[in-house]
Amino acid sequence: MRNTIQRRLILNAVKELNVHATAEQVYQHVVEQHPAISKATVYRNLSQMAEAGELLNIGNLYGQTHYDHNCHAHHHFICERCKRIVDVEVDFSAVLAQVQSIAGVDVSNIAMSGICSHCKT
Amino acid sequence: MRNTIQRRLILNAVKELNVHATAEQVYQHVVEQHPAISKATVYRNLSQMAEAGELLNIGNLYGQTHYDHNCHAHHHFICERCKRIVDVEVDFSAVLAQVQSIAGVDVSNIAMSGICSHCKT
DNA sequence: ATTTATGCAAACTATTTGCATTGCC
DNA sequence: GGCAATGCAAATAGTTTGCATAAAT
Repeated sequence: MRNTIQRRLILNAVKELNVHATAEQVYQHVVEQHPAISKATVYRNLSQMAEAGELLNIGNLYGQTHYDHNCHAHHHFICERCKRIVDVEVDFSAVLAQVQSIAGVDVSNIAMSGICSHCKT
Repeated sequence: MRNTIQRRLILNAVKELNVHATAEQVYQHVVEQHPAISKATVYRNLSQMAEAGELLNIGNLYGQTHYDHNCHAHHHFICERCKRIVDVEVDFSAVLAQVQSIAGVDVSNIAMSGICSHCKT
């Protein structure tokens, strides 16, 4: 994995955006500083870096894959109405132990959805 | 919402498939009994029925939207390796109360991911 | 008779891939 | 210099939409 300008800009964009960015958002941000960049490079680098553990792929939500620069274990919530993504820093280990013993699966990520405080009127 | 043959066949396919079917799987199943059906009809009906509460949209996982005929509150797990989807009939209400008080959001669905028992060697 | 749902084809969105070229190491 | 990464364009996958026709109420 070579240390290219593009890779640095992309990683930096995910950090600066700080909103669980999509490839499109990262591209829009990076293209300002480096107009020649191609979307393919953004897609390729985002998945590589997620694979390598430099970024966290938080899954495909409403059609787009989102990335998080915060790699330490935490979970996410997405509002079904406004699509806002919120970090959930709550400890799930007790329930997950139950899930493990009942369903026999090791959970590493949790994506919750529902209605956020702004949207429930 | 009219009671067409197509709609009946589609609802029935989701029940019979019983594997958190995708639009494609439903289409493949229905086209056997009704060769003239179009994919657009499958997509339209699945989303309408999910909207109406006759089916549950369990979200887009690895690029495809999955539907569940089991509408009663339960959660899901998907294996990151084999993409198998498992029902999780564990009560999350205690943690979700915490999530509500800390993050201020009402969770109605939980999609977990990790490694299933078949895949962890 | 009215009006919604269907089938088809084309459009669209997010993402991936092939390939010649560029530029890190 | 060699090989991995880039940019571009074309391809792909999943899904949606416009419109004329068919079928349900």
